[in-house]
Amino acid sequence: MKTPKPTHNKHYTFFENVWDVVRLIPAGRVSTYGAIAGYLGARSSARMVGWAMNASFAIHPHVPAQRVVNRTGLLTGKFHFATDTLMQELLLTEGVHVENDKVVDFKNHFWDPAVELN
DNA sequence: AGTATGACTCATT
DNA sequence: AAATGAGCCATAC
Repeated sequence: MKTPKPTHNKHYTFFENVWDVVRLIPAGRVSTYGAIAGYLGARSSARMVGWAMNASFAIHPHVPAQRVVNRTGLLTGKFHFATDTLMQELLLTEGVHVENDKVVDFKNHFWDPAVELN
């Protein structure tokens, strides 16, 4: 994302909240755009979580964007990584297997912030 | 300034 | 079961 300006702090705060949640996803687990949006009280703003991920490559500390997939476990964001296989490779490194761009046994790897965080 | 386009999801055909 | 429409709202042009 562009450098945020003081007058544009609203969405930037939302992005930061997204990044904070994503950083809490343990290695070996995955979450979804919708679950994160819902946890932040913006249930219908899943697309904005995608935007936050798009912007997350440039920020520090690191955001494990590979751990966010869509609600079916599909790696919809893979083309935004440096290479079209990087997302899958990162997940595999963490023990999450991917076949046909989908997380294998997604249900058992799903990490829901609304459940895991209290 | 207005339209189009998504790293989405859900309800409705 | 698959397709469609709608809500979402920051960016891009």
